[in-house]
Amino acid sequence: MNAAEAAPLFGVLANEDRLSVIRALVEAGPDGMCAGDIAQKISASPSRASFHLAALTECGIAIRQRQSRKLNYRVNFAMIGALIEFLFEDCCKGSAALRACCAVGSAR
Amino acid sequence: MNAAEAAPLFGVLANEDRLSVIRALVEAGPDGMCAGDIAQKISASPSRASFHLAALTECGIAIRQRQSRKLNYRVNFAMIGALIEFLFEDCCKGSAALRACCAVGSAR
DNA sequence: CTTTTATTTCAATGATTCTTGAATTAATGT
DNA sequence: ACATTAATTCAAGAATCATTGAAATAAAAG
Repeated sequence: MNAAEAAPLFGVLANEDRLSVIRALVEAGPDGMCAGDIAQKISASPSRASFHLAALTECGIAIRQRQSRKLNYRVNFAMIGALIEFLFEDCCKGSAALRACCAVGSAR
Repeated sequence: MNAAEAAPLFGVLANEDRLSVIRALVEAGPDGMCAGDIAQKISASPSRASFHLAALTECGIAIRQRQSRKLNYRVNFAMIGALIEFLFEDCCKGSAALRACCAVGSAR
């Protein structure tokens, strides 16, 4: 992951609806959720939810799979992990100052 | 940090120029850099650099301090740390699946 | 083969963000 | 005061993003 790849990923995270979707999918676990249930959970119209799900899927943060009539979505943790790693290790060079004030990665 | 606070922060990170600024400031260390040097380093016009520095400063990722004629900028690692923590712990609920594929925070 | 369910795609509109270059503010030195 | 240096702010335009509701696609059931 480099800055050119990371920037659009941050752009996808820069939306409360999409953060809510991620949260819902994380809570749903490996089985994921279908579009309709996600829309309900985040109180968005089907079309609006679909718009945000498309953004999440295109950038690889979510994975889509058809299950008969429904479209199932789940989180791709590898992508989120790569982004966190970029921010921590590349962008901030694994700075001691960052580790000092961020619990994540502090015990390494 | 909650989703409402995190979303605009991700928006600020969603730009290659601004990621370059952060990188430059991290490399510069605690002394920071002045606006002109940052503009040169990232090959941007003064006005363009200023625009991005304003975005970084307003959201708290960078800290600005006047030093006589120059304006000095440095990274606020606490803000970046809080954002990483939000993404890792809140948004992804410290998911084992995430820890399994993200070196940062894997040894906890 | 028509209907129902699930979801996406489309078009129009509004809102936000980015870039550029010119004008402005701020601090310092002559 | 005036000039110089450092940086920001402003205005205009282009580009991107988000929302809405209607229309289209996909799969399954009657």
